[in-house]
Amino acid sequence: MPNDHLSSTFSALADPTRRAILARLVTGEKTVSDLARPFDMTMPAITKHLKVLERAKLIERSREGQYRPCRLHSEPLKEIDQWMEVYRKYWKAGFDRLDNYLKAIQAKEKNHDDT
Amino acid sequence: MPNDHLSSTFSALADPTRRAILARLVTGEKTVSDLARPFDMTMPAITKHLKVLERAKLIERSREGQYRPCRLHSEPLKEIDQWMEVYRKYWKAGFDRLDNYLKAIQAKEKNHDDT
DNA sequence: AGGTTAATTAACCATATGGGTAAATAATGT
DNA sequence: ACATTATTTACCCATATGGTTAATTAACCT
Repeated sequence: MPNDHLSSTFSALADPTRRAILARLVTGEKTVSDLARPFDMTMPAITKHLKVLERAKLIERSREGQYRPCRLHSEPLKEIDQWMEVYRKYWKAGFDRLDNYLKAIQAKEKNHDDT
Repeated sequence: MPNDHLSSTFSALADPTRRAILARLVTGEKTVSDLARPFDMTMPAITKHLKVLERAKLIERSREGQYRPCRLHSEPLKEIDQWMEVYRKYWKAGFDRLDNYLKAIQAKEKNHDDT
């Protein structure tokens, strides 16, 4: 609900239907009905999901006759990818492993003793 | 709100307060009050944010006297990282650039003509 | 035991979300 | 003009979210 960029991207991705829609767009443009077909859900529900994706700029829409084809726009995903960088470093450094964590703690304790 | 893994991770990350909390945990364990300090928000609000992060397994909590220190757990972030892979391929292939997109369209059209 | 600090729970509120049905718009084909 | 197809809008509903205040639990310190 906060309207900053990352928040609306993450919240758009926090729904399996919307992630499935994005996944199907990897292979190219699709119309709304194309996108709706696999889901047990009414059209208005899909329209709403598309609105969410559009506001998050994860999709772009154009117009071809009665169709409003959607295509994937990956910019916001790149932003997430960048945001992840610091955490990637974190787990690559092994800070997420208990043994390393304990070692770090011990080192800290030792420092304390020395001071 | 859906309770699959990815959804709850994404939705936990869809809030700037919670992302800020995670960011501060990169440098190590913090108590709840530590985490609360920078925010203009009551403790119960922070407690709730921590609950969300904990349910998403983005943090782990232990007990030290009256403190309940939190530490970062990066597993769910790794899952997002993996999930991103297909989209990384997408933008690395340049499918997100308009010119490439148009080229792809033209290629398709041409195929049509030839058939 | 009594007071202080850390953190959570309970109860409440406003607003957002995800879904549905029914009706409206828009473009196509005859 | 008229019916058909694609998509959206307008409402309505139930439940979730993010915040608040007040009260409660837990551990610590004299």
